[in-house]
Amino acid sequence: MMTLEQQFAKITARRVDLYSAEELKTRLAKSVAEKKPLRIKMGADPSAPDLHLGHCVALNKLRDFQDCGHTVVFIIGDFTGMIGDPSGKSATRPQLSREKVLENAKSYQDQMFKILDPARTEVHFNSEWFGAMTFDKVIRLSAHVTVAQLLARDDFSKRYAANQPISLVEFLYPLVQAYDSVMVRADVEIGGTDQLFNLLLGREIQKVHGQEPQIVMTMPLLEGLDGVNKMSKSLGNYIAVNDSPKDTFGKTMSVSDDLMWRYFSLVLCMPEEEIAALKAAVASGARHPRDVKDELGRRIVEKFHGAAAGTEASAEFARVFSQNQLPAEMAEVVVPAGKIGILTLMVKAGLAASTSEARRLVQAGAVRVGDDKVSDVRLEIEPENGVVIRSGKRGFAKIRVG
RNA sequence: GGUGGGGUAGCGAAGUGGCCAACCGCAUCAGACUGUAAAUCUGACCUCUAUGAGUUCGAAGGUUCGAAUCCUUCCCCCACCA
Repeated sequence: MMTLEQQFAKITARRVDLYSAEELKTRLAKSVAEKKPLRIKMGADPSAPDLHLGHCVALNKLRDFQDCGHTVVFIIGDFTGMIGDPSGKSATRPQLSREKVLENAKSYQDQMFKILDPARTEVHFNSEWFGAMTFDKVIRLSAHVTVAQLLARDDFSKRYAANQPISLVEFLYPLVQAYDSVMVRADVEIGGTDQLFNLLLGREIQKVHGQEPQIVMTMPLLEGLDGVNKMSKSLGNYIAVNDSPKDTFGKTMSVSDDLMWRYFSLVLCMPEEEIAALKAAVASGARHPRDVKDELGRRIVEKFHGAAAGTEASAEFARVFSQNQLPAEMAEVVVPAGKIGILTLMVKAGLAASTSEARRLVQAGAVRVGDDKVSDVRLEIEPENGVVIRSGKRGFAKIRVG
């Protein structure tokens, strides 16, 4: 059994904001005294079914709470998902059908239980309460928030100042999220730093409903593979939980040296002292950054795919990229016997999206048949069984004649 | 409802009758260098039966030898005023 101090330390590690430390201590003490786990809320939007490492930052935190005996209350925003959230730019998100939302939610749960303990997780759909909510209640709820309050939110004020559109729906979203907290009687809510406003509004709305306000904790936003923007699906700079071990490892290796420490901390939850020690080892030359990153990649793969997969992905990577050999497995493409143009062949093999692209790749010197570099776009070959077409560093296809 | 501004390739943004498949930036892809690092440099970046052809600049019509550029109608977006 952990002491209160230990719990507090574990629970607040890596966090950015915390409102407030005192409240959290008090409530933890109460929880211990009454032997009643705290309810830790987090919400998610089911519009995209893929979780990525960015989501794992908060999920890891939830897991910390579970390890201390608390209950995670996970809210799937199916109701809001069906309305279509226009957040961010003016592009309104497509509305999702009921079926699609459920399907996404299902896949979501499969992925999140790679980190969370299902025995200590409650899952709710917010359509449970919003589906039946009448409009007079909605209006009454909105009465608790002023436009000035909403405009205080960073991204709203920026967009307003820049004459960029803000949909009324977006204004309503924080309120919706806040009301979720009321409905599940959240003790703590976790989110990314960009969620701070919404989380804090939850406190206000809970007070209005006579509840003790939730404690709010935000987690850092993990930078994506580009090293600049936060990891997100729309920017394509992400490592998905469901990526293959090979991809997960490869993408990890493309993270910059400077950024990899964040991944150690936020994805693997490595304690700060250990990270500091690793950094020191790299700085002194005792360890090569590449090897440290290899370890990072291996451990991330292990987290989602098991120990064997990590070692294997690392070995495969070394084989293909360090030693420039062929991968152990590659896509097979069946082509009819006889002569075929190289461009056509590449498109058929999925190595290029169009013949124009295939042409460019050939002209750039990126294409090989077997070991021979192809430089003539009009080359016709008569492929042999098992010959490998390579396009760039990552494109491989094995040909089968048939 | 009124006034003004606007819709150009993944994004941002030039271009306002021929030199426009459309400057430039970002993103992306490839090559060099490497640790698939990062950074940097170079090239490419609508499609095709490919030194040519075909489709693009919100949509549809029209004027013209010729339109992303001019005209008409329509659709959509934004701000301000009410």
